[in-house]
Amino acid sequence: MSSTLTTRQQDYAQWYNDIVLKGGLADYSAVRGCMVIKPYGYALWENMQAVLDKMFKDTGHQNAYFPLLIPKSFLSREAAHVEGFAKECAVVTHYRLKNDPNGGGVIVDPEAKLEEELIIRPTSETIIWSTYKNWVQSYRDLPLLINQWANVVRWEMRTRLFLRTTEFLWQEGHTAHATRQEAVEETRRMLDVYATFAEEYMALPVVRGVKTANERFAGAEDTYCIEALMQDGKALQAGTSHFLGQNFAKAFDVQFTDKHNNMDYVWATSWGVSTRLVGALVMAHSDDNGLILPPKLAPVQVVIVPIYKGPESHERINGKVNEIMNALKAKGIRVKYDSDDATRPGWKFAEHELRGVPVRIALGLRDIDNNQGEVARRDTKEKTVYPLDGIADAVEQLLKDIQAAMFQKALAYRTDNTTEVNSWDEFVRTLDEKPGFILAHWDGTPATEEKIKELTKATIRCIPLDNKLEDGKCILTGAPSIQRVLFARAY
RNA sequence: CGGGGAGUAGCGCAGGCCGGUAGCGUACCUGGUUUGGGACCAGGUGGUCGCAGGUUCGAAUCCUGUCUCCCCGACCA
Repeated sequence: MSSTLTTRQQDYAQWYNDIVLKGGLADYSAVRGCMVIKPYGYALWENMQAVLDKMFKDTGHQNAYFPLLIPKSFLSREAAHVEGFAKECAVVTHYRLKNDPNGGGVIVDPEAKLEEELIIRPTSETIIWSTYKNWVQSYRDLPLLINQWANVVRWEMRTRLFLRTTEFLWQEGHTAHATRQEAVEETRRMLDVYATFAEEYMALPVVRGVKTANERFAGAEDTYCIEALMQDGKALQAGTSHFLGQNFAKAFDVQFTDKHNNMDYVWATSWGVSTRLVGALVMAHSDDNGLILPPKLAPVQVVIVPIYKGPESHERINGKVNEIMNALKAKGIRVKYDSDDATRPGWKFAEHELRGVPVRIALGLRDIDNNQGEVARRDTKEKTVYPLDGIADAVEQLLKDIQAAMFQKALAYRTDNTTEVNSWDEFVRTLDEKPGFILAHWDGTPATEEKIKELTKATIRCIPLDNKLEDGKCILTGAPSIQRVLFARAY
């Protein structure tokens, strides 16, 4: 498994593929566009799930599960929604196979055609709202705050590991509220949950914003998002939260009686993040030696590598390592002892760097004699000798330092690669010479946004929520504008 | 879905034009020496050449179809 990665400079896309494959996160599968998430990658996702799940529950949500298969007719109940998803739906048409009478294995049994075809969910609004209709009668039934962890399928033309696959894992929250204001608040609350998660756990700074009409979710009144900047200067949408207004309530006739005995349609939200976050994590932090994982999410936070000469020294080191392991575990730190005799220390160092383990402790006889250990941090590759007394405290602190340093580094990168431009020339030149986020004036029309996309491939990622109002002129049309919006080329 | 490239041992590749029964590096197994940044020596295992058809006495090699991956484009919350 001698593996040298393609460098970011050589070929960024290939570097990303190399990291995902050689870092043991995922593998290609026999099915077009679908990937296998390997144990190490899945462990990362599980850590993300655990944190998010707790955040959802702390904000009052409960988990439930709705079917994978959705009657085809449901999709067309909401006009914008069907428009947005129809082109990428997998359709189930039959429910049985049979032996090929001509001996060619199994074939679809033509007699087992479904009366109504089923689609595999690309998202679950329709099946969920058809159900909510039966759950909501009174304002006392509201708010309805539900999340589901699920897989979805979207028949994408071009796929990339974690970033865009045909089937992917995600969570989707679907809530119903008595008032517009309450639903808007929920939409914003969950956006904040996502932003907090990205920044505090993934060490990934994000811009909170609202999407333009062009980029809005099919069926939403407003789509909020968090946008992150990757190391190649391209933007990645890391999470979305939608205010759905009464669109789905009307499409599925979900009404309730308020305190004054008036009937009204409920107000809705939906919000989701997916395994795409794993891709974001890779592209935001990793280097040419492999993954760099933030300590809070890393499946293994600390790895201990013994350096021994012969079995008796190995034994002696094992004893010391056990003490250190116990002290680290007592603090809830995920630690692994790599005492495998089949590979030598240099190999192990490279391997754990490839897999992004935040901290490595190397321990040899020389160290034990001096009551010390060599501690290496993955993010900076610095090596420091620590006294073994109190090493667990020191490592605990180091993990916090790494988490903070990773965020600061990513933030500094984003700051350095966010440019304000004031003219079309400057806009085009910046996209070419210094890719990243670009803040520029836009006249607010979908036509102009479309034209800019056509000319440059850059899209409006969002209108930042904390935007200051500022008079200016649209970089393309020169028409008056009241604020800058965030442009970038995106994944 | 259009254009280009690729699929031969776990991984990386050669062989293919010119058909003759598959090779290199690495990994793996055994034994020994080793172990502070991807160890060394010796011996060994492993492949219906992506899959399915066809041509041929004979196909990794030629022909047809098909699947998957990569790059570019179109597409895309």
